[in-house]
Amino acid sequence: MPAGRARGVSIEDVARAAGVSRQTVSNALRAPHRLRAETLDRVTALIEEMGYRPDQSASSLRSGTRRVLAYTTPETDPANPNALMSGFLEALVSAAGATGYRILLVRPRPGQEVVRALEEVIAARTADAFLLSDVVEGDPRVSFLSETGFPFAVFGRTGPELPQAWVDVDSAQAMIDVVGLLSERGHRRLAFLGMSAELPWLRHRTEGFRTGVRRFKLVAHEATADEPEEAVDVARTLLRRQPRPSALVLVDDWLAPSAYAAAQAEGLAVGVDLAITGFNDMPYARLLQPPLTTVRLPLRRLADALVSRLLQLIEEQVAPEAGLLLPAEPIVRASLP
Amino acid sequence: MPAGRARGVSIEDVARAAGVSRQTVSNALRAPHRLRAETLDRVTALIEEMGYRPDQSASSLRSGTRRVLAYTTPETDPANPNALMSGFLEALVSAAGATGYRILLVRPRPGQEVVRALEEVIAARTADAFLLSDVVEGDPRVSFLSETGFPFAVFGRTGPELPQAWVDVDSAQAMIDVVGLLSERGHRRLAFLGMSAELPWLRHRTEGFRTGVRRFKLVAHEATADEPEEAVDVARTLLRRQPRPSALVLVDDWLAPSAYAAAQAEGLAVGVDLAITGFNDMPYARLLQPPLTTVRLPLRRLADALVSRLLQLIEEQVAPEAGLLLPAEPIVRASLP
DNA sequence: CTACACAATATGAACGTTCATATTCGATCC
DNA sequence: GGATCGAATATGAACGTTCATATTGTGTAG
Repeated sequence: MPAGRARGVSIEDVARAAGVSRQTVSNALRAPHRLRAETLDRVTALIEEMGYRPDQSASSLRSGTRRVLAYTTPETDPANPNALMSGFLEALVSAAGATGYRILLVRPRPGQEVVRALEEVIAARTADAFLLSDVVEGDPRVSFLSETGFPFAVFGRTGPELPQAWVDVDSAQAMIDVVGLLSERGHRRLAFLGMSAELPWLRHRTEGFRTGVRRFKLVAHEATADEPEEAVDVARTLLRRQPRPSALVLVDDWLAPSAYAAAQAEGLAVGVDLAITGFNDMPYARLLQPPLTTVRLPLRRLADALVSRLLQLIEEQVAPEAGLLLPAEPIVRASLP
Repeated sequence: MPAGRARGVSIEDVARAAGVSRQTVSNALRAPHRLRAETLDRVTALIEEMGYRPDQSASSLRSGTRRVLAYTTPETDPANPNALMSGFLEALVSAAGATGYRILLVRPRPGQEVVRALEEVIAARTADAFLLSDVVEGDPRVSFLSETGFPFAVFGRTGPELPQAWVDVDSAQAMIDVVGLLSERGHRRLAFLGMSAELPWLRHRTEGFRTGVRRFKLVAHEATADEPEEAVDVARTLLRRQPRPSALVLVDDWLAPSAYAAAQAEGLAVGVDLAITGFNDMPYARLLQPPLTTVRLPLRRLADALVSRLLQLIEEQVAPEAGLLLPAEPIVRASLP
């Protein structure tokens, strides 16, 4: 094989073959409108035929844009019900891919500060923007990136007035909808099983529940549990109240297996004597028997919105409107009589 | 701000500040042994102080190596019990990160052939190697990459003699271990609930079960189910056999909620009257009540092994020994009396 | 027919690094 | 003290693209 070919097809190769300059080949891909139709056809055909793709490193080096979005996966504790939502990641890869961007997973090395990991990505010019999820109050990533002025967007929100681009699910409204559904079907006395952690998404859901109860003039009792076994006991206590609640609303699907066990222990048939609802539509929600009524997050729309905000920041260098709240859809399954 | 600084700290900046050449700065990072201790200290301190990181694009362009591994996420069907294992991805990011490599998620655009997506990554020189998971018999990705000669490794295996670098779990042995555990605890009559799909990992587990039954001289009946509701019925049928089996072995955790429901319907207390075991240690396994005995895949070791094989292929250009089978550990929880 | 404007294409330089090689420096040997 | 050698450091080129700008081509107006 001739030595010069070892690295692959370069723009020079295509240009020579087409009898045009490098720039014309480049334009055929990046700014086709600049070429005469005839030239465009000829060059495009050759690009296709020779399998030419601009070398990403060379392109990035010269143009200063990477076409890569860095997603900082939150530290995943297997006990965390929110553990790295693979569904969201899926949606993210698709959404980014549709616009020619790729997703790079970033995570601090053991013992490394999160912020250091971000710093590295910025200094090495590895990505054009960051996407953060699972932000908490006073998240160091948010403050670091804000100070740096590096483009980023957040899935979720902390305080009510996060100045940055964020996209989140309107969990409060979704919870109100769930309560509305229960009310419609005649449920008057509800039980709510929450979790005690101080996390924004838990808070929004809990507040939504309370608003729903007030709005529909229902009666509710609440409790929290943080471990599955504890959840069984707490749920049993809730269900033993007199008069007995006819529906058990869970702050998250994660509590569902415990809730089902509690119902069984109390001699209640889920979906017959007792309604149970969850939140998240985790993969196991539809596996439970009876399948769990829950709230499905609009993952695809969330990802689309986040990506489009990031592209605005990167390409137009315009700050997009601060936040976007997307509605989440209750999925009614047999656990709701 | 001076115009030249807009892009960040370059190697030139550090070299000037340290009073050495670019090459010396480069060596301080890539080949520290070449520097006199004194020089190394001085340069390293300045690198740290100035926050210099080699521009990844420039480095890649010149050196020809990207320090990126492309992971092709399998098409995820939410109904697929094996749906994108986030735990594996986690482990992969950590393992790669420890060696300075990053993970890029690759997925075909809607309507695009998988192979086209791989081709793009290769032509654009975006990654140094591929990591495939969920390979099936005659997987087009495997044949394409084999022909191309591009480095890749596989999580899982298809035929017994896949020539490429692969790493997999010894599911058969793990299943034998599970049957052994049951035998030890006095279970003599087993039921096995499988799935009918022709997938390598299902086959290995099923065969392991059969081997275990033979080896420990037990009696077993098998059935398959592919939907959660169907699984309840099939499991009930298995449990109604006389004499009644004392343990129900599931080919995957995915079937567990159905199995628990079946036991309940038959009036059997899981973990008391009936043992149930799963496979995969999905996040919900420990949520079920009682928590499910299952098999945990050594995700971290799998990821390490895969990454180290890929690095061998990339950096030493040596074909690693073909395959590696790692043991998986049964996790005994309360579902196993 | 020439001048002009605008579209289409071409050219040289630059992005920031690492490779290949050259140069300098210090020590060792005779 | 000069030659020799290896270690330490420096230099120029090259990686493949796109930017900024220059050049050529084409049609239109005067």
